[in-house]
Amino acid sequence: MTTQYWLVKSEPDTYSWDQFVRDGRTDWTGVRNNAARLHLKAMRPGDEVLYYHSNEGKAVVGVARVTKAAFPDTTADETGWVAVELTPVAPLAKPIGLAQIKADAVLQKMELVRQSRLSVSPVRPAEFKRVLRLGKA
DNA sequence: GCCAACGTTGGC
DNA sequence: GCCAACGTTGGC
Repeated sequence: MTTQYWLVKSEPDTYSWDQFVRDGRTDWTGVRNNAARLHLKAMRPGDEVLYYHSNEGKAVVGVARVTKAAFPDTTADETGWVAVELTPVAPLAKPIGLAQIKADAVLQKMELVRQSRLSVSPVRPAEFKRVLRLGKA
């Protein structure tokens, strides 16, 4: 299967990219939205994930990889919610801010912009490549 | 099954 | 702090 691309959001006050790097890997738990759950379930090991800081930061700050497909989220009160395992790959040399995304002809179509409240969203290959290119030093 | 009320997220 | 967008809940 070809690599799919995603974006996950986290408030840096809650779980920052730096903490993620220190941990070396993390279980992406706590998703309690059905659309986001469907995206988690569609993730496959090897898929690449943009890591976005919401609220404070409002920028894509790094790239991660899916290292374990969806499994039950044990932090949930009800059954049926899932988590995936993510592992950090590399930070962006230059974080890509939301304002820059909205000003870019390619990136302004991202689900991140279209559905701003969704915490896990798909990313098109062209969008992923453009973020990487703009994020290079 | 509709819709008003309410809660949450997240940008500004 | 405000508000728009969206999801969920519950009365009818």
